[in-house]
Amino acid sequence: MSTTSHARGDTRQRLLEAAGEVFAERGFRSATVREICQKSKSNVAAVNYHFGDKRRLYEAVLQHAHAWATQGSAVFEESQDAAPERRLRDFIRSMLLKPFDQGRPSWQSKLMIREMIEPTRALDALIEQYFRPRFERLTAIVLELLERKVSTLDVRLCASSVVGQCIHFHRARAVIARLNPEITYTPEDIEMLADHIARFSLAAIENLPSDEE
Amino acid sequence: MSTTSHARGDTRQRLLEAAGEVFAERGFRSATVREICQKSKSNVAAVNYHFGDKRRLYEAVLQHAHAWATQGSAVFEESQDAAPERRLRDFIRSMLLKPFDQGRPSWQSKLMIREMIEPTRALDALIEQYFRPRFERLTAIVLELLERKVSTLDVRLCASSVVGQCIHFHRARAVIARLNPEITYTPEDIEMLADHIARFSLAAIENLPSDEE
Amino acid sequence: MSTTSHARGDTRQRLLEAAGEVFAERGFRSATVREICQKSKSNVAAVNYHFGDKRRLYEAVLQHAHAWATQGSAVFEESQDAAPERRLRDFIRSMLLKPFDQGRPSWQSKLMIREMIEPTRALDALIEQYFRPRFERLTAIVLELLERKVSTLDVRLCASSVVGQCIHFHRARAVIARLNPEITYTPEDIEMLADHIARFSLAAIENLPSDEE
Amino acid sequence: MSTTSHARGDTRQRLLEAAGEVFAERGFRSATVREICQKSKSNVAAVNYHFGDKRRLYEAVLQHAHAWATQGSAVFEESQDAAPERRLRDFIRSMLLKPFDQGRPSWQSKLMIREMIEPTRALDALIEQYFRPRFERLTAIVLELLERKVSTLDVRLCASSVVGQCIHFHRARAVIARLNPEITYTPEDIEMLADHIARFSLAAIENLPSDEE
DNA sequence: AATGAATGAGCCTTCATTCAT
DNA sequence: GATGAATGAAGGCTCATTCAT
Repeated sequence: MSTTSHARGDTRQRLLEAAGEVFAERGFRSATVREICQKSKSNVAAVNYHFGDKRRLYEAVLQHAHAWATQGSAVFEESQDAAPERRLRDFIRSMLLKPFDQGRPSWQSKLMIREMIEPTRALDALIEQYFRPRFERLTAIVLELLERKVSTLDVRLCASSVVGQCIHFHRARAVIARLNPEITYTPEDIEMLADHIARFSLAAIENLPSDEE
Repeated sequence: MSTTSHARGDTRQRLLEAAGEVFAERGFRSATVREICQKSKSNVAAVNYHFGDKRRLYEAVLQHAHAWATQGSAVFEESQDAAPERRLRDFIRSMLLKPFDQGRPSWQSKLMIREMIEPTRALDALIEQYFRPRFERLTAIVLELLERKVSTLDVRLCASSVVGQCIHFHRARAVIARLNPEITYTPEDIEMLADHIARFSLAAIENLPSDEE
Repeated sequence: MSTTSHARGDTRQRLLEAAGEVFAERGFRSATVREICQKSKSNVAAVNYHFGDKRRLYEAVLQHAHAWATQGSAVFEESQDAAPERRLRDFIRSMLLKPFDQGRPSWQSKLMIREMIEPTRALDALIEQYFRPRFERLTAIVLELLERKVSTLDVRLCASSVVGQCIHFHRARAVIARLNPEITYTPEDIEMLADHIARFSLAAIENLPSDEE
Repeated sequence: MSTTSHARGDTRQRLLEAAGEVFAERGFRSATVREICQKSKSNVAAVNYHFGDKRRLYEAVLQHAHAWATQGSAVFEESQDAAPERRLRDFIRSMLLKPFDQGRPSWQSKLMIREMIEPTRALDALIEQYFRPRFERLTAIVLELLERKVSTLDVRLCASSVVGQCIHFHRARAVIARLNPEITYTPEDIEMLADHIARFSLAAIENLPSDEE
């Protein structure tokens, strides 16, 4: 009877959790199933038994992440009645803060961001299930903010600009921190960055020149 | 005397060039010295002979890229007298178009973007030589555009927002193309995207609320 | 209560049957207990539970095959009164046709042939139970055909020559079909091959020079 | 400087030699590259370096065997003028004795026999290069022996019967030795077996009933 | 009587690196 | 200055087997 014994039958869960972290940290290719198994304190063959192979484990992790994410999205829906300015700010805060969180929910956002900037074959499935719904929600907010008539394409481009900033302040944090010594990515700093993105984006959207101009 | 003989002593150059492309395409870890040597038509041992090991080859490639970049950057300085709106637009166009180019200069931008979003130990050296000068130039443009008094930090955050958009429309192109079927990343599309980023960023910068507000 | 429920306690039987097919098709080493269990719709651990390990399952399969074979061998004994020429032809037909059959009895012949040309540790037990009786029956037929006095050894060598042909036309069918495009191993072709072996062997046995010559 | 140092550059040869033995003994699937490398005192990665992978090593071994075989076949051509009876006997002796030899040439015959009775994807290439020429030579001998008119198919079937016997007395030697205690596969025994096959086959061919009968 | 879960040894292959010329 | 050959560590995966119920 080992001191670190696990309840039998939860290996699959431990595997998903460990794989999520490792894949988020290293990416699909650089992650090794050995590290995942070590982290989840399970056998090398366990990933084959439960998921078939590394790729299918990765896909299961994405599904797992998505399932968890949709569950916890109740936070979002709360502010559905709020003003679009407020909802944009909330969207941005949520998108920026999540990947900086510690522990459980953190790797999921990181993984999704990674899948955006370094897509694997699993991207297609993710688009419809994960990215499109979130993107549509953001698009709707932007559309409300843009009082004047602009093309659908412009609305979407604005949404992408917002997303791009959020991702950048997270992924490029090493460079940003070096170029701006006053930013050390403390929780307060991150809040401040979210504020900036919101202010910047709001100013842009509300003052975007009309198509005719 | 082989038919595909190379000028004596240019193995090192061919290696740098090939490595640049491969590293830009796959990243440091996923790139293999075999592919690099194959592409440069040199021996597997050439990398270790000329550079010691894979990591030092990577560092040499970054230096090589930078050296080349500073040479050709005269183009930039030309528009130094133009209006800041124009110079911002030029900066964005340059930043967005470069990594989409084919051939020679293309991989350098890709490599730098990669180093931003997935830094290696080589990042530190790059910051001062590559990122800071460009960032300072952008910061100067933004500062000119911001007539009102804002903090230095805000100026830099705006600059980062601009950079973030440029990188996003390049790296996340797979997702963006899927979410926006009308965008297929033709050369015209890319020009259009540059226009959008410029319009969006200009609107944002020119209408950014003052700090006191 | 599963929809595909099996009669309780017949797992062992299903295992034997499935294992017979798989071992016959792939050989002992290349067969996997996973495929066997899958084919018999039983659990991976069933093999070890019922038989201890893979090798003992194999041995049980051989016993199983033999037990079944002795039951059905009444067909053979029927023609015991026929002329030796006819009995030789029947023996050859039986030996050649069986491994080409589909389904149940087929794998038993294949398995025995395999055990002849690629023996395992289980061969010893098989010799007395399976090979010797059949070989003796063939030897008796050959002895009748050889009117003149020849050594016992010669009789047995003739019997082996007959067996060798039968096995060859089955096992080397891939090569034989390629070297003889007119042979495609249709049922008619196989009958024709049996005819040839019978004619060839009869001509040989009836005209074999005496020992003294 | 190790005591068992090898001349640099002969690893490929040692690998081919060792692989030939191991493949002949165990078959493609059951052979392990580890055993091959151990036997050839080379590194596990040497197989990949010299041949790409296990399968291509196997194919190279077959080519190697064939190349060697055609070289040494001068022995055959010698008796080209002899009577067909003599040439048939020589053919049989050669075919039966070779796989029983010790050392160098032995595994080549074993490998070819194995490929006949347990074909791999490499068979196709082998048919034209190895099996067909030998089969045609045997066919020609049989044709000379058959004075009467018989169909081409019959000639080839006779040739196959000869081949089948040779292979059987080698591959099924374990069974044959057990059923015939007087046969212990000493060199003298093998000569005796060759004699039997020759006598049996000659008697068969010379007395084969005509087609019309 | 039976099974889903888990295991560790071993498989082939790929990798960056080093050797010896 | 350069290279073909060789190496050992590590990669993902499969296997027969055992565990715990």
